[in-house]
Amino acid sequence: MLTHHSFPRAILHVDGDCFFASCEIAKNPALRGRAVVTGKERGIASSMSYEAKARGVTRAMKLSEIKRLCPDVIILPSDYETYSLYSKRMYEIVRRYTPDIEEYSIDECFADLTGMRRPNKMSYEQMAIKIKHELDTELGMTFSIGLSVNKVTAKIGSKWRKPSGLTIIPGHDLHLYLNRTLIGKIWGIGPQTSSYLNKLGVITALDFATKDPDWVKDKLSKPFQEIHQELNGRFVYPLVLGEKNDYASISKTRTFTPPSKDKSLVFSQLSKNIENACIKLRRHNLFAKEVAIFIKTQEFRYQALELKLSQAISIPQEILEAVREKFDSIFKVGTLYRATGVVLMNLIHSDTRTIDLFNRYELIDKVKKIYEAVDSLSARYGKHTIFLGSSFKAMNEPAHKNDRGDSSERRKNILKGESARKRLGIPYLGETH
DNA sequence: TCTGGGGTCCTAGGACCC
DNA sequence: TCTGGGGTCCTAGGACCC
Repeated sequence: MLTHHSFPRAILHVDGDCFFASCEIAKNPALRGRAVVTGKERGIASSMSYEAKARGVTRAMKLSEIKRLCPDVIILPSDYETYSLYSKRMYEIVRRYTPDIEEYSIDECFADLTGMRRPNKMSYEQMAIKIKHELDTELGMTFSIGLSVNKVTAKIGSKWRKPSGLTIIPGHDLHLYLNRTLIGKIWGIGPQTSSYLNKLGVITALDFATKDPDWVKDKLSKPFQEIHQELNGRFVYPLVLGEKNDYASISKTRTFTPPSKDKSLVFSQLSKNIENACIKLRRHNLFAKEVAIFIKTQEFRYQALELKLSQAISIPQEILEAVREKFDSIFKVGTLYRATGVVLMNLIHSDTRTIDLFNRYELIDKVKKIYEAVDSLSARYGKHTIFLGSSFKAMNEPAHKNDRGDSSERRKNILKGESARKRLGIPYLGETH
C-alpha cells in the first residue's frame, strides 16, 4: 500500500468559460462575437459572453439594465438540455486520457491523471495541453484548466487565468500562487470563514497554509483543516468517480410574481413543486421517506413543516394528502407569500428491497404504469401536459415556463428579483428569519 | 450582497441509556 | 430533591458550492 509515503498526484480541473453563453454560441455560430446573455426566463443574467462582460454586464443583473448598457445584446432563455449535452461531451473528451473523472457540475470536472503517463505516452503537461486543445476545438468554446497536486490547488490553477487559461502548479511552486491569492478565493472558504480569518490576521492563502495544523484545529472545523492540508500540497479530497445518480435530497422551489395572499394559489404553487420533485424522484427510481415543505413570505420569513412518511413514496398525491391539512396550520391569512418549496429527503432506491416497499409492490406497480404513461407524454408534448388539479392555478402562470415565446403576458410576469446568496434554510415548525 | 434554484457536509447539543 | 461519567443517536442550523 502507498498510504504511508504519499506520492504527488496529477489532478486536473476543467472549467468551461461562461459555459451557458458559450454553449449557445457553439450551437448557433451566428452569435459568435456578440454580447450573449442567458437567463431570460428569470429576468436576470445567469451567464454572459465575454463581449457582454466587457460592456459591464454582470451576473444577476436585471435584463432591463443589460439592455440599457448594451442595446444590441442577445438575451436567451436557459436551455439545460443543450448544456447537459455539451457537458457530457466535455466529460467524454477528458475521459480519453483517464477513466478517473469526477463530473463535478454541469461546467466543471476533475480528472486524476496520476499513473497515465505511460499508457498515454506523454507527460502530464502534454495531457493537459491536448485535453484543452480537444475541448476547445471539438466543442467550439474555450476552457480554463488547472493542473496540480490535488483538487483545491487544481482549482486555483483553473481560476488563475481566464478565459482559456492553462496553469500548471507543481507542488514546489505552490507558495508562489498562494501568496497571490486572497484566502476568500480558495474553494471551500466562504465569506464567513474568510472574514473570521482576516480578523485573525490571515489575508492570503499563504498566510493560512503556513499556519500550524494545531492552530487551524483550534480555530476551525474539519473541512477547513482539510483545505489547510491541501494548500500544503497533500492529497485529501478523493475524486467522486462515476455518474451522479444518487441524491441525498431532491428539492423544488419557485418564487412567483406577484406575491399573493390567496391560499389556494399558494397551495397550487406548492402542489406544482411537489409534482416536479416527484417527476425527478421517479426519473432516478427513488422513493422518499421524509418531506419538508415551506412557504416564504414577502419579508423573507419562512414557515415550514416536516413530516416523516410511514412509507416510501414517489407520487405527488400521497405527499399532498399528508401535507394538505398541515398546510392550514402554517398558512397565515392576510400574509403575502412570494415562494413555496418542497424538499424530499431520506431517499431510497427502488431496487432496495425494504419491508415497506415490499408490502407495496402492487400499488407501486400500478402507479408506476400510470406514471410511465404520464412521464412519456410529458416527454413528448412538454413537461406540463398533464398535471394535478391542485396545481391548476399555478399552471396558468407562465412566468417561469421555459418557452421561447416573448408575449407581453410573459413579460409582465418576469421576475423582478435579484440573485440570492443565501441558501434556503428549512426551519422546523415555525418561523425564523 | 438586498433576495434564484439545487445541492452537500459538518457540528453542537439534547435525549436517552447504562 | 444530592452526586458521576461515558456512549450513541438524532436534529436543527450553519457554511459552502455551482
